[in-house]
This record gives sequence, structure tokens and C-alpha cells, in this order.
Amino acid sequence: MLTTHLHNNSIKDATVLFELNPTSRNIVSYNIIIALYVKNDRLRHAQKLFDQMPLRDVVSWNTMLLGLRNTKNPHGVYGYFLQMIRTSFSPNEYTISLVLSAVFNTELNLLVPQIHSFVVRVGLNPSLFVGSALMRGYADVGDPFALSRVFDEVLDKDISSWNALVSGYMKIGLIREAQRVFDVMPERNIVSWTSLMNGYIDNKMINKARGVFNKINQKNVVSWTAMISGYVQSQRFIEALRLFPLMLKSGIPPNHFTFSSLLDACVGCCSLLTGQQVHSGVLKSGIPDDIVLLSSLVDMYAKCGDIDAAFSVFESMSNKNMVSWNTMIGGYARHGLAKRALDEFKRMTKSGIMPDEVTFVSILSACARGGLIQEGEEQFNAMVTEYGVQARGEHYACMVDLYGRAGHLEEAVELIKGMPLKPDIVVWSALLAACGLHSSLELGEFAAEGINKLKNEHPVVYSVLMKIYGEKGAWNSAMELREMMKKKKVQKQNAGSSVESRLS
DNA sequence: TTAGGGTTAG
Repeated sequence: MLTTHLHNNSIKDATVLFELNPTSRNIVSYNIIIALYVKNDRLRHAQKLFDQMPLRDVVSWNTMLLGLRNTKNPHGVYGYFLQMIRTSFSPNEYTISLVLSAVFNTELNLLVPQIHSFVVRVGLNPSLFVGSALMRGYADVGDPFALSRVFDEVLDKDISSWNALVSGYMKIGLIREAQRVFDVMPERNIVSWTSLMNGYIDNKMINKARGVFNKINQKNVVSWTAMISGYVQSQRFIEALRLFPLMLKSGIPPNHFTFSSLLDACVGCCSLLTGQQVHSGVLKSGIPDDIVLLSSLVDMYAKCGDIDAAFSVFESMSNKNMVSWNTMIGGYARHGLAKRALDEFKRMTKSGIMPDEVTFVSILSACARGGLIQEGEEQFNAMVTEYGVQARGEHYACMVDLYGRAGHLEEAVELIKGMPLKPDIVVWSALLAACGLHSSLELGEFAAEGINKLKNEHPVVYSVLMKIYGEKGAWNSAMELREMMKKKKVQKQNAGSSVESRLS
């Protein structure tokens, strides 16, 4: 009975049944309820039950690992894994592939070789699942030799192992190797084709990807979406949008992934009209509400200029996570609506969602653009002390921008001099832009020097300096600079705030 | 009752 509820994902019925029968509870019934909580992102409940279980088995542990992985908590996963080993629970193959998949794309991926040697030491089979996970892990850390060694060690390779090898080589950038593997693999399915195509996309070979795409016989929603998203990643937004009617014509219905990618394409070509059409397509499609898709809609409306529509989609969301809030707050910041950005920020923290570094880039830039110096200073301090978010280059750049726009150039310079990290191009550009705005020759040259020390040839440096020289009547310096620009063939660019350009 | 290879947001 419990298994039926699990299949139907009916958490209520399952818990009622579970609560009503305390005597018939066993490890399996506990595990099923935990799995249900995990499936529904209610990790706290899962955790509570896990803690009060009289006895646990390896499935209980694995299910908790799954929950921690799904909530993007690689440190939690690793902690549980260590605890599991310490309490003398033998991890099985499920455990290993879960732990591995949790550390992909995180700084913990350096543990991959250790996990591998653990697998060897305890004598677990380099089975299909473990093998694929290890291959992904070695691709992630960029080790092609270990990647192919693991592949060789997998007994009874199946098509997924071959696909993982293709993806792995592509991820490392060994394109010819990936293509060679694809050419010799014993059989191919739609995933193999899509992996190859995606590899070309990741390696910025979009035309080659399109060539692969054209050869796919039975394209499905994933292959169509991957191609659309590939064009978006390559900034070829019109081609991304053109693919959509072809997809519909071929009889493949789009899903929430497809629509998110299309919305991104609309943002890329700043087409509110197309964005609205995609929005109505979403509504007609009957796809259930999805937090990512709705956030993409908010983003599209904000970036295409209709901030009120963005807010109305945002308000309609029954679930909001950090990214959705950041999207909305960033939208207000971009539109120069500092007060509304700050109000939303307050609502965000009140609703229990913790802000991250992205939130504060928006908040600080909103303050900068709104001229809210004191508020900006307070938020900058609160970021570190109250929210434990470490200040990064972007945050300093926002603060420099904040002071700079208001003409407090000395304070901006003091801030840069006191930075615990090395000022990067964004920070220097913010100062330079402020110097351009207020025609400060001395500090402008100081900023230009900072940029040149980074060995960056930024055209904007020259154009801002030109402007300052011109305004100060420093024609000799201007002529010298022009000569230098000619020599270096630097093209003149508009000098704007770097923070602004980051937001657009 | 738990896991792999291909597509989405700030």
C-alpha cells in the first residue's frame, strides 16, 4: 500500500497510513516515507524521521544522500557519507554514484580520486552506475587518462557508458577523441547523438552541432531544446527562435526546458513582442507551473522593458526560491527602481529566503543608481555581518560606483585601497567611469593605470581618458593617446558604468 | 524503498 502512495507521490495518504499503524512500522516503511519527503523537497521532515528511526539500513542512508544532493548540499552529502562509514555501514553502489554526482561541478570534485580508491579498496564493482559516475567525475576534474581507464574497467559496458565517454571527452575539450568514440561505438541512441551535439555546443562549434542535429533521425524534445539552447549560448538568437516553428511542425511538443530557452532567446534580441508570444505559448501548452520557467518569464519581461508584467508574473508564483527573488530584485535594479528593489529584498528575507552574493550585487547597484549612499553602505555591511556573504569584486565595484556617481571619488579610492582582494577590471572600470563622469584627470589616470597593470587592453579606458583630457583641455595628452590608439587599433567605445553593463 | 548517460532561470 505504501509503495502505491510512493508511486503516486501521495505524501498525505502515505503519512496518514504510517502514523495510524505504529506497530507495523519497519525499516522499509520508514524508508518509503523518507523517500516521499525527499521527492517533495521536504528534507527537514525526512531528516526528522531519519533521526528517530530505531534502525537504519543502507537504503535509509542513500535516500538521505539523495535528498541532500537534490538540495545542492555537497558538503552535507560528504558529511553523511563519512558518518555512514564511521558507523560501519557499508556503502553500496547507489551510495557511491550519489556521492559522486553530488560533488560534480563543485569544489569538492577534488575528492573524486579518493572516492575512486575507496571503491577499489572495499571491492565494489566498477558497475555501470558507478562507472558512469566516476567517468563524469574525472571529466569534471579534467583527467582524460583516468576517464578512459575507468571506461576500460567497466565490465559489460552499456550504451550509457559509451555516452558518458563521449560527453567526458567533450567536456575536457578533446573533441576529436569524442567524435572518434562516437564513430566506433557499437550502437547509438538519441542520447548519444544529443551528447555529441551538446559537446560541440559546449566547445563553441555551433555549426558543427547543427550538422549533427540535422543528422538525428528521430529528434525528441531534448534534442530540439538542446539545439535551441545552443543557439542562445552562441548568441544566435534569431536562429534559436526560427527553430521553434520547425519543432512544432515536426510534431514534438515543447516542454518547460524549451520555453525557458526560447525566453532567453527573446531576451537576447530584446524582443518583448516575441517574449509575449512565447508567454502565450506557455499558457496554451498547459505545462504545469515550474519555478524555473516562471523565473525565466520574470527575467524576460524585466529585461525586455516591461517591469510591471515581470512583477505580475512574479506575484503569481506560488513558490519562490532565491533565484526567483534575485531575478525580480535584479529587474528593479536594472530599471533604476531602487526603492522597489529594496522593498522586495525586505520581503525576501522576511519570507525566510536567504540572500546570496547575487542578491547583493543587485541591491548595491540599485543603491548606486538611486544615489542611496547611506543605504548602500548599510547593506554592504549587513551583507558580511548579518548574512555572511563574502564581498567579491563585483560588490566592491558597486560600492565604487555608488561613491563615484555621487562624486565621492576620494571615498571610492579609499575603498579600493583597503580592499582585501586584488581589484579586478570591474572595480577599476567603475572608478574610471566615475572619473569620466566627474572629469577627474588624476584619479582617472590612476584607474587607467590599475587597468593597464592587469594587462588588459580595454578600449573603454582610452575613450574615457579622451573625454577627460578633452574637458580639461589637455590636448597634448589627448593627441598622444589618439596616436597610441591608432597604433593599437583600439576602437572607440561608449564609456558607461561597468555595473550597468553587467546588468544589461 | 535508494543511483547513471542529453535540454531551463538570477
